[in-house]
Amino acid sequence: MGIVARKEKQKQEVRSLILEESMKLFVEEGFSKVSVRKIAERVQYSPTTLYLYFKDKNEILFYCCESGFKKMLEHNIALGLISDPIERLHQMGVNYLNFGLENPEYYDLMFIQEAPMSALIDMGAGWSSGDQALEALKMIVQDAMDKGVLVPAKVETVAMAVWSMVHGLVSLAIRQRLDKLVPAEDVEKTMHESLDWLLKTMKKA
Amino acid sequence: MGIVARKEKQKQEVRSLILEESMKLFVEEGFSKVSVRKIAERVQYSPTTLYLYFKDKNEILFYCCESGFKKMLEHNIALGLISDPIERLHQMGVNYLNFGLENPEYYDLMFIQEAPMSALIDMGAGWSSGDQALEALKMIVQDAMDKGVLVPAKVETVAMAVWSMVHGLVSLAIRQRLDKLVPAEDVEKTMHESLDWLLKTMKKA
DNA sequence: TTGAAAACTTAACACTGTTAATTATATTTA
DNA sequence: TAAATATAATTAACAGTGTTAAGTTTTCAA
Repeated sequence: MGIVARKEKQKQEVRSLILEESMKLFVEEGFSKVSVRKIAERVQYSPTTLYLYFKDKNEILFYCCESGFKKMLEHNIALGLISDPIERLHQMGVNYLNFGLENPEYYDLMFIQEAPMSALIDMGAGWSSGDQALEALKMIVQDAMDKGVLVPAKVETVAMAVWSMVHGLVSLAIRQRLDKLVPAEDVEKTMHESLDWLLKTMKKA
Repeated sequence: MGIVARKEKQKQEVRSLILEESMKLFVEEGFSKVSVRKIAERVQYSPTTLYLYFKDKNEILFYCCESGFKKMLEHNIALGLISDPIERLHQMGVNYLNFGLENPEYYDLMFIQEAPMSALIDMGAGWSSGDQALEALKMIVQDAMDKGVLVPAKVETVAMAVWSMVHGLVSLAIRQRLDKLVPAEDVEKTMHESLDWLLKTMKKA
C-alpha cells in the first residue's frame, strides 16, 4: 500500500501549495482582493480544481487563519521566561499589538472576518489554535491572582476584559478608527500607552 | 427660483428614500447581502439611477452609517442626568454594549467595515457624528479626573482604553469569537461583568 | 491492452459594482 | 403652441465574483 500513501502525500502537497499561495496573495493584496480565480492562477490550476481540495472558499480562509495562529504563537515563545505574571501579561499584550499592526491581513482574517468561523461551523470542528491562545491568557490571569498581584475576580471576566481591550485597539487601528481620536502619527504610541495604563491600573496596589 | 428649490427638494426625497430602503435591507438581510441591485429594486429604480444620487456604494454605506450614529446618540440622551462621572461612564458603556448587541448590522457598518471610511476619505469630509460621540467620551473622562475619582492620566490614553474595551467586547461578540472563551449563553452576561470589572478597577480607591 | 478510477478542465449560472450610450420626460425658449 | 434644451432614468455592456454539472484527460490495476 505504498502507492496509496504516496498519493495521499501528493494530495497534501497540493493542499499546502494552495494555502501557501493564498497567504502570499493575502499579504500582498489584502483580504478583499483574494479570489478563488486568483489563487487558482497562482497555483497553475483551473479555479474549479480548488474545490477538489477544499469544500469552498471559506474553508481555504479557515486554514490560512490557522497558520496565522501559528505565526502568532511564535511571537510568544520567549514569554515563559518572564516570571512576574503582570509583566508576562503585559508583554503578551505588547506582542498582540505588534502582531496585529505588523500583520493586519492575518489579523483581519483571524479576528475580524466571519468567513473562517462560518467554515468552522460547517466543518463541525474546533478552534484549536485559537483555544490554545485563550488558554494561555486564562492561565496567566489565574497565576496573577494566585500570586496576589491581581484583585481576585472571575478568571473569564478578566481574561475577556484584557482580550477585548487589545483586540479593540488593534481592530479599531486597522479599520482607521483610532485616528479619529488622536492624530494618525500618534496612534501606535497611544495604543501602547493605553495598554500600559490598563496593566498599571489592574495591578494590585 | 421656486421651481429650482422644489427640484432640489425632490432630489433630496429620492436620496432619503434610497437610504431608508438601504437600511431596511441591512437590518433584514445583513451587511453582506446588501447590493446596489437589491436597493434599486426596493426603491423601484434602475440600479444605475442610484449613481445619479450617490457617487458609489461606499457613499451610500457612509450615509447609512451616519444615521446609525444618530440612533446611537438617542441611547445616550438620559446620560446627562447622572452626576457621578464614573457612574455616567459606566452607563455609557452599558448603552454601547446594548446598542451593539441590539443592532449588530449597524454596528458592523459603523465600526467594523472599512467601506464607510473609504467613502469618507474619497469625500474629503469629516466623521462628524463619530467625532461627536468621541468628544462626549473624552469629556466624561476629563470630568472624572477633575473630580478626583480617576487616577490622573492623559485623557486620550484613557478614552482610547475604554473605547477599545467596549468595542472589543461588541465586535468579538458579533463575530462569534467570545463564545470560544465562555459558553454562548454566558457571553452577554460576562461582557457586562467585564465592563463592571473595568470601571471598578479604574475607580480611584 | 483494456477498463475503471482519479484528477482536472470547460462551460455555464447567477450574482456583484460600475460606465457609456441611449431613451424618455420635463422645462424653457422662439 | 411647437421646437430646442436640460434633466432624469434606462438599457446594454464590461469585468469581476463563488460555485456546480458535465465532459475530458491522465493514472494505474487487472
